[in-house]
Amino acid sequence: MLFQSEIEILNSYLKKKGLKQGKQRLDVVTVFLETEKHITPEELHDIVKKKHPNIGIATVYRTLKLLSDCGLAREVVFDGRIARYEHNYGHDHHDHLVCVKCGVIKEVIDPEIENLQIMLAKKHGFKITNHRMEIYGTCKKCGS
Amino acid sequence: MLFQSEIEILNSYLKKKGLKQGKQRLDVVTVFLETEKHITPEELHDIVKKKHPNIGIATVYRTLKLLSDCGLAREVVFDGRIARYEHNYGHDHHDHLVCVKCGVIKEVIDPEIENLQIMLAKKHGFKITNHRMEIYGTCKKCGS
DNA sequence: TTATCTGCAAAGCCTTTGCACTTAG
DNA sequence: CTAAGTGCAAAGGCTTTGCAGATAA
Repeated sequence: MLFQSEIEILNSYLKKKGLKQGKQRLDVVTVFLETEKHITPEELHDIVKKKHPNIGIATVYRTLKLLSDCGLAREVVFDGRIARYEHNYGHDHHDHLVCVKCGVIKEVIDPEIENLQIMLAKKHGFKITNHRMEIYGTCKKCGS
Repeated sequence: MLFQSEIEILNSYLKKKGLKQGKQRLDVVTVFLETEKHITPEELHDIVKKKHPNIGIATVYRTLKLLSDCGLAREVVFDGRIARYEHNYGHDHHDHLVCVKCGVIKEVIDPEIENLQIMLAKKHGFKITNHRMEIYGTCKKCGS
């Protein structure tokens, strides 16, 4: 079965919290894990509706919340105010390169920048817990 | 008069667009420029209300929009979904160090990181238009 | 059986908009 | 005088919540 380990993580989280495994919830989780990253709750809802026409968007929101709580999803808010989620189990920390024309999002990582961020924080007496970095511009295809 | 140059920028923008200078709007602008950075529309509204008990929050939103359009304010959305604004005329580009305990926000800049961001984008075929970087952690006062 | 899960609709937040009145130019 | 500004309340998006019926353990 696909996503064996992710499902196990979810299940052990559910057990720990005394929660149950609903059928719809599992479908939302599966679609979420199958799908390209950075999806909005509404987009996810639309996809799941193809299999479960009756599924409510509330279930999608509740499931995404659950996935965030157990560490399988991460909320990323790009410019604007709509939340997008990416599944991050098995993915290392990364930052985002966002094309402002076509909307493509590339995940990138630069160890040197990461290191400098730590130094910068330290210089100001901060102890880092996490950070976010997004670079906006035009991708190669969209030119300047 | 304080904020002479900012007011001039605003006025020339208004003239260019054929807009007028309302009294309330000017008060919102003045308070905004006087105030510590990273204020929410609601906080700004509360302060302005002390002088103009009748001012509507709609005017505050409209004024902030106007300030953003003419480049005097910048919207920054930290974790969560409430917009905060900072006035940025005469301020160089900077990033943010946010204390997750006491909420203090420090503006920082690291030329080396800036440079690496450009290189990183270039490596992926992106031409940068802008970027945002926020580092979350605990400040010196709040310890670890 | 019993607490959780779900869909639905209602409620909540923050933000924007329509309207009638006021005011700047 | 005329178009823009303002306050108010209503409307709009996105997200959360309350509730009653369905379902997992």
